[in-house]
Amino acid sequence: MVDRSQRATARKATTLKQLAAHVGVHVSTVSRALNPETRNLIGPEVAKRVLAAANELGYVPNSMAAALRTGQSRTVGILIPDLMNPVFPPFIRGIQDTLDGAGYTAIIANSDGDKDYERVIVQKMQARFVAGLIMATALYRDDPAVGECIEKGIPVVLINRGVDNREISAVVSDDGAGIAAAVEHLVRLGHRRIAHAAGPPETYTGMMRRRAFLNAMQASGLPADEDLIVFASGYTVPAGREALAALLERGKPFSALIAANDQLALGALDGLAEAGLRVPRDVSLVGFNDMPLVDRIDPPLTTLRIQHYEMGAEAARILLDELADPQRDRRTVMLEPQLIVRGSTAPAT
Amino acid sequence: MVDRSQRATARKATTLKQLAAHVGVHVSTVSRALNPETRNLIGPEVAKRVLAAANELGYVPNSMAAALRTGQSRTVGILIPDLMNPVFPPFIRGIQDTLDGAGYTAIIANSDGDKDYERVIVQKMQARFVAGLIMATALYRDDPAVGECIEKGIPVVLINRGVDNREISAVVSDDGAGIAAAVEHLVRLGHRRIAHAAGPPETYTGMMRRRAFLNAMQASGLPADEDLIVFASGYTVPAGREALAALLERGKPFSALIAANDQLALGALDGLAEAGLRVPRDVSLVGFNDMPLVDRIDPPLTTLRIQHYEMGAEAARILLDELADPQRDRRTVMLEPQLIVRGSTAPAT
DNA sequence: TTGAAAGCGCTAACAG
DNA sequence: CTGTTAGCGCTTTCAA
Repeated sequence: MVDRSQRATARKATTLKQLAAHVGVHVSTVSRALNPETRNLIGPEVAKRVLAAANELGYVPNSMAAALRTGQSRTVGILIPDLMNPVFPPFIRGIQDTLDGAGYTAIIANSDGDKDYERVIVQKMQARFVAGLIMATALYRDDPAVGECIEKGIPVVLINRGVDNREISAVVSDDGAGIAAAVEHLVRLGHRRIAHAAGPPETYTGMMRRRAFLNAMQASGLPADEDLIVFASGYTVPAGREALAALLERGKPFSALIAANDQLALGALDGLAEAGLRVPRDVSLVGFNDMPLVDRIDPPLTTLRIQHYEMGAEAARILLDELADPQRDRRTVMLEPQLIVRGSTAPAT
Repeated sequence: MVDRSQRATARKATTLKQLAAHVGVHVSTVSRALNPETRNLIGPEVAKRVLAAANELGYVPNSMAAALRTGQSRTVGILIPDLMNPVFPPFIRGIQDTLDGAGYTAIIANSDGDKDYERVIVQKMQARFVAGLIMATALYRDDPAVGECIEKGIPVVLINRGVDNREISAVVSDDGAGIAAAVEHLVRLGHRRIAHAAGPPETYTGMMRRRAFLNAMQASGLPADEDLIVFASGYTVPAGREALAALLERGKPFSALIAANDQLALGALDGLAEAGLRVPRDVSLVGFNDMPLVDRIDPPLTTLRIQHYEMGAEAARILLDELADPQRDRRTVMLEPQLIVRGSTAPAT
């Protein structure tokens, strides 16, 4: 008889009920024995027998059932624009590693930068009972998906993007400090006409870094000439090349260029080469992000290293805190980027 | 009254029951009306009213409840060694995009190459009712986690790793064809003493590519000298450098090196530079994977491009097929890599 | 300390 | 065509 029931359960997962039958107690007893928080309500011998049986039968609790019952899924959603962009995997690892420690699981979704699809994703996540959301969609500044979450009372933490109101926590890199370090580095090398390839104006990082650039120039006593700022149409290599072409077309001379991210810097590198300008001899170039392998390209890219992994971990920590105490104050944490000086910057001639 | 109930449900998600009350029909009617497959059982006017109400109240089905009821979660697990390795994101995108189309969601977990942890992950996945698993852990050839899945009847598709028995489907790159193309390319350039930096012997790709190398050398009528094969201790840049050092120490001359992946090639590049050897002047170098930016390093790396995204998509398709029909025959699909000739290979001197 | 019973939200027989 | 009913696996009151 025991044999039969055991064989019958070989294919499907063992349930609490089966466990209870095996041990000869009621399901609720088993439930309590298995939960460390309620185990003290149970007789020690019984508890021991239950644990042993659970181990023997390879019992794995059905988390969907538990979630349905308690309304808590121990799942959090991660929203990113594109997993293939090397910036995001470290974020995700940082999040996952932190979440794992707290018994949470992450569900990752790509929005491809599509606002509408982002909303669909948020709905799907909601259907999966996500306890909270981490949005690394460093994209559009006004975002209906975020509003929807606030409305529905789903805790959200933003990465690499702040938000106008204070209803939401965020983890961002200190663009002001980063860009300032880059400008200072260039100024020290003797550059005075510094250009900026900014990210798209509708993106958070685009605007932040552009403003940081303006501030830093001013602080260095240099002319913050709007003519030396071009907006890229996206955060891609082709967009960088196009931006550079537009910049050159204006005919304003410059000896250094700070790009809003590494991909734009790469595109600018291509554009400069096409125009017959050498980096760093004719133009010094600074990127942002320190993507893998930019230290090995020709020339090695001077760039700002963001603490991607740490930002992800911090975002997860904040979310976990807010999950534990929803009344907790929202926080915005800023992590400072580090200027990595390599071969793409040189003294002005 | 309506106002109040609406407000009351503003925070929590709308349920079927509420929807039913709103429309004035029974829950099961609503359920049927919402499910396209059973909608035809419902009066068209009623169906329309239900759909309208669902839309109005922003109804999102609770997938946990549905999963609990049906035993089908529409979730599949993806197991990878490390998300930060740029090889994996394209796999994942390919999988996700394909799965999305079929209404499935993916849960991604990193194993960090730890066999034991891999088993834990599989258990957690099982607890989340995953319908199937895609394992891209291109690692150890014998793998208890895989056995566990077979035993439990969870469909599994392997990526970048075959398995000895035919109980499991797999999507792999055609290492034989890829390495053969590389060898042929080098031979055509006049190389005769070609070395190979193999992956760790306990990895599937390590062994496959090594064997492919031996075969290709033989087919080209070249000496397949075991002394010209070194095993790396991992698939990392430092491991590549160490492997190269070990190779040089043997004192056997070689004019070309095929690395089992790009990271090893990068490490070898470093090692060669340290030894005062120039690529490609003194040694030609071929990688495997065509990682982002290896086309922009110095020298641009000749390598084998794997159809990562397509492999992921194919794996998902196979899994979907097997989910629909568990009796379906297992398949192993091979996708051919493409040799991308760049600056790291040159005629033998 | 343990058992009984209810119910989370949904689906799927079975009736009508 | 629609309603009734039961139950997926689990947690959690309420009793005993």
